[in-house]
Amino acid sequence: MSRQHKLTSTDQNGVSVIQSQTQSSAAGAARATTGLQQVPQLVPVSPGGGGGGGGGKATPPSKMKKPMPDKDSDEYRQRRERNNLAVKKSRMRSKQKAQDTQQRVNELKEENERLEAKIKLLSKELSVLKDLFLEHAHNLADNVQPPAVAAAPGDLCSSSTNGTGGNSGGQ
Amino acid sequence: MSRQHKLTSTDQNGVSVIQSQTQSSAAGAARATTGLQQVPQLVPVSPGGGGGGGGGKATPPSKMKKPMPDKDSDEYRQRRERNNLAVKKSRMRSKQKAQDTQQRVNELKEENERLEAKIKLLSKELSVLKDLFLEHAHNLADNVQPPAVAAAPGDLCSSSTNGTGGNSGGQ
DNA sequence: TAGGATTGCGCAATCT
DNA sequence: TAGATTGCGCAATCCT
Repeated sequence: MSRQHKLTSTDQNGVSVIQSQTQSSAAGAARATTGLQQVPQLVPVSPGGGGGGGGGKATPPSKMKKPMPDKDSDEYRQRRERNNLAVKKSRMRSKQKAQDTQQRVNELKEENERLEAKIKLLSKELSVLKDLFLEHAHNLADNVQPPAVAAAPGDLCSSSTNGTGGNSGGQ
Repeated sequence: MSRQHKLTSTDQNGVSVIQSQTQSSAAGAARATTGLQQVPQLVPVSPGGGGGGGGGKATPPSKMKKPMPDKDSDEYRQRRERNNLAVKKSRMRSKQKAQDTQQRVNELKEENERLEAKIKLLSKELSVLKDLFLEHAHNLADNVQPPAVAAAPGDLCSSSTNGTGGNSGGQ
């Protein structure tokens, strides 16, 4: 995927020749369904180009003229028609794909927001729990360190009225 | 964005006429940079169509033939060239956009994974903390319950290790 | 009205 | 050999 029509610059490759194209209007009538006709005016010569620059085996130096398809040929028209169809199909797909990709972006963005929200929530929960732990630890410390006399046992409970239930983050 | 060339079906609109196109090869030489030439073979008649369908003021009923631009005209060529340029530009943009969109998808996917990982981590942490809490609660219970006698004040706390904190069911 | 931007379409060269 | 892609130019529209 990613070829670049050398055709783009015919003159660079070599000499260009005007191809006199006899346009028989009769054929045109047959193709009434189409609105336009394309007529090759110029034809690149010697596709092989400079010849033997690269390896020996590939790209026969010169020759091999494209017989310039007869526009009036029945086969030509059939071929064109099929290709036109294929092109249309391909383009539709391409467009569809692009659309799908765009939608994917939207979906992913949404999911991202959801996830971010969830993270926020979990973080908060975690924070609360940690605070609880700290508090608890302090309480314990208070109860144990100052063995001065006999701290009222009730203190132990002063802050333990809090905790998290059976929550389980699973989605 | 989303017009549909009625042109696609010329015959539906009305009669089609073959436009004899005098192709002067001289002009072709001037456009050597191009490889092909497009020649309108057919031309739709009366764009206004059956007329009268819509509002009254716009779209003059009939007439207004497109003068069929002179291919040889200098102005025509300039116009074409400008358009070709614009087309190329537009297509490049379009392609670029599609590419960007695709990349956006990749980025979002990555970010999603990151977020998901983070969620997993937080969930785990949370889980650990909760377990610790439970363990602690049990310890407290064990320390206070069995001594059936001396543990007078401890009872107060035996059940205070429980409660619903910041739990948030989530959706 | 003029002029750039889009879009559908067909052709031909390639790719597969 | 035939269908799928892709670059390109034309013309009709759209949109400023």
